[in-house]
Amino acid sequence: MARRALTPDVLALVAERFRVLAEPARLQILQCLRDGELTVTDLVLATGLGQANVSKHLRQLDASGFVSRRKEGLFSFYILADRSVFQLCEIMCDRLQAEHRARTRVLTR
Amino acid sequence: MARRALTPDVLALVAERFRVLAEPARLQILQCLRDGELTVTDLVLATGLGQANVSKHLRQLDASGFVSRRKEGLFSFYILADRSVFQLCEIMCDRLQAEHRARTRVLTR
DNA sequence: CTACTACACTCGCATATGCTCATGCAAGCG
DNA sequence: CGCTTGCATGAGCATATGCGAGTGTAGTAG
Repeated sequence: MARRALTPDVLALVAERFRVLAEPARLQILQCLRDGELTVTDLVLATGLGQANVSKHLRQLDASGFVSRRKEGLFSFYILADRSVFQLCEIMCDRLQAEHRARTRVLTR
Repeated sequence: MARRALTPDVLALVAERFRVLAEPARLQILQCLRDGELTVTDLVLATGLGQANVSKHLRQLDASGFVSRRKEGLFSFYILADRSVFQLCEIMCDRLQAEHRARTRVLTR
């Protein structure tokens, strides 16, 4: 496997992206957008978060390239720009489940 | 593709794991551990970070299951406990490179 | 025993970040 | 024109977090 050059500068960029995903609210928004584009109001209703809050999370997700925006009249439609997010989440979930199974083996006797 | 149940509770756990990776110093430490186990002092020298700092990052990485510790005399040896970290980083790097190429296409004419 | 080493931990500071409240602003409607 | 709607943005607050300085502790050597 060809190893990529992971200089401190690159690591900083990667860490910055991970930080965007390190927030349940943003993961929740991405999850809502899994099946298609939604407006800000849709996302407010779907997530239960405040409007200003959702708007700011969307701004970050847009700046990081996870979603993209489409203005139409009064509405802002947001859509997933990169579905690799789900791949990342699945890897994390696999890790969590593996650890859970390991704990189960230790604790149940 | 079987979709996993991503309830808010699960998303919180996933976000918590992403947060551990959302720090250049910790990514740097993981990178150093790629080729084998190292002591805290090794990591301090390799990364240029302070000893207390490295120790605390290692504590977090250990608690999150990314590394594991082995005490031997005066030394604490740390080793990678899960190489899926590099898979995650590669996906992120692919994303970054794709975005860079897109910007290049737009900016160079 | 003392002295040293490798490491973990506590404290305090500086900064970052999520959240809410309020406001600004553009687009549509009367 | 004024009014409403959908959304973005700034101020302020509470909390979290990375960091360094200093201290504690277990193991080793003399």
